[in-house]
Amino acid sequence: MPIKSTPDNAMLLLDNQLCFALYSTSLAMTKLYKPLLDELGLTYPQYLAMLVLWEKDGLMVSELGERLYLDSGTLTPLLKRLEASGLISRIRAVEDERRVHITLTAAGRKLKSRAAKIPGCILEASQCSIPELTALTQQMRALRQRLVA
Amino acid sequence: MPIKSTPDNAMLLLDNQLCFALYSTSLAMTKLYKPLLDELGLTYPQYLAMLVLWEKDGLMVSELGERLYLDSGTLTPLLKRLEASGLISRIRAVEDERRVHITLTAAGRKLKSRAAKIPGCILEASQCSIPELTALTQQMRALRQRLVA
DNA sequence: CAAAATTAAATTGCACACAATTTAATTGTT
DNA sequence: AACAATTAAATTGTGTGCAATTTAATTTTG
Repeated sequence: MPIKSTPDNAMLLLDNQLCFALYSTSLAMTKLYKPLLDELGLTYPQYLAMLVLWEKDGLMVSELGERLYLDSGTLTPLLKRLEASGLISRIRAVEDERRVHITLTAAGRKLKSRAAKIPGCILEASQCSIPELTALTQQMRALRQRLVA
Repeated sequence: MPIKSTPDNAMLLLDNQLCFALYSTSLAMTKLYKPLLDELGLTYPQYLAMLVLWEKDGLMVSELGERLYLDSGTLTPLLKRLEASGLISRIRAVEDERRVHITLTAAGRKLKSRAAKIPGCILEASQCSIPELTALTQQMRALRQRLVA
C-alpha cells in the first residue's frame, strides 16, 4: 500500500522536489557569500571551518568534521589551504600522534572581527525577516537530523 | 542604524546560520539519494538533468542551465558523461551551430520508469509529512527567487 | 607481550561548481 | 559587404565532497 496518492509523474517534476529546492537554494546562498568572502580570502567551506574554530579553538580534524558533517577527505586539503593562508596551524598531538589539532593563528583570530559584519550583510541581501530566517533554520536543522540518522 | 539587535557574536555561531543549515541539509539529502541513484548509474546532478529532460526533451544546454541554475562549465562535462552512458545525445543545431540540443536516447527515456519510485523512497526515508515537505519546498523556492534576483 | 583490531588522518580518484577565458557562430551596424 | 558586438558552448584552473584505500599510531585480545 503506497504512502501517498500523488502520481509518480508529478513527484518526478523538478520543481516539486524538496531536494532540488534545497540544492539550488544552497548554491544560490553560497554565491551570495562569494563577494564578501573574497574580501577575507576565504571560500565558503573555509568560512564554515573558521566559524567553528572561532567558537572553539584547538579541535581535532574529526571534531571539526562532526560539526560540519564533512570527512577528512574534504577537510584535510581544505585545512592545508587555511594553513597556507596563515590562518590556522595543524599540530600533531603529542599524546596521540594520530590526532591533528587545528589551532587559530593570531591572523586567524584577528579575522573574526572582519567577518563579524557578514551575517548582517547576508541577512539584508537575502531579504528575509528574522522570524522567517529563524523558522527556516530550525526546520532545516530538524530535517537534517532525520536525514543523517 | 542596524537592522537587527542580535549581537555579532551570536550571529556568527554556526548553528544560528541558515546558510549552514541549508548547506549541510542539502548534502545530507544528496547522500540519501546515493544508493538509489547508484542503481541507475546516475550521480545526483545527472539525475536532476534527467528530471528536466523527462519533462521536456530537446532543450539547449543553456535552457537546461536556466532550469538547474547551472552554467556550461558545469553542464558540458556532466552532459558528456550522460552521453557516454548512452542516455542522451548532444546534437549541434543546424540552424545555429552555436547551440547544442540535448535529446534523450531510447535508453534515457526508458530510465524514467525505473526512476519513478525514487521520490517515494526519499519521502519515506526523510520521514517528512507531505504538508511539511510541500511547505518547505515552497519556502525554499521563494527564498531562492529572492537570492538569485 | 605479540598479533589482531581499531582509530585518525591522509591519499587517491572521480564528479561536480564556478569564475574566467576562449572558440566559433551569428547578429548588428555602418 | 566588412567589421564590431553579441551569443552559446567549451575549456581551464581552483576548490570542494565523498567513496575507497592507505598509512601510521594506539588499543584490544589471545
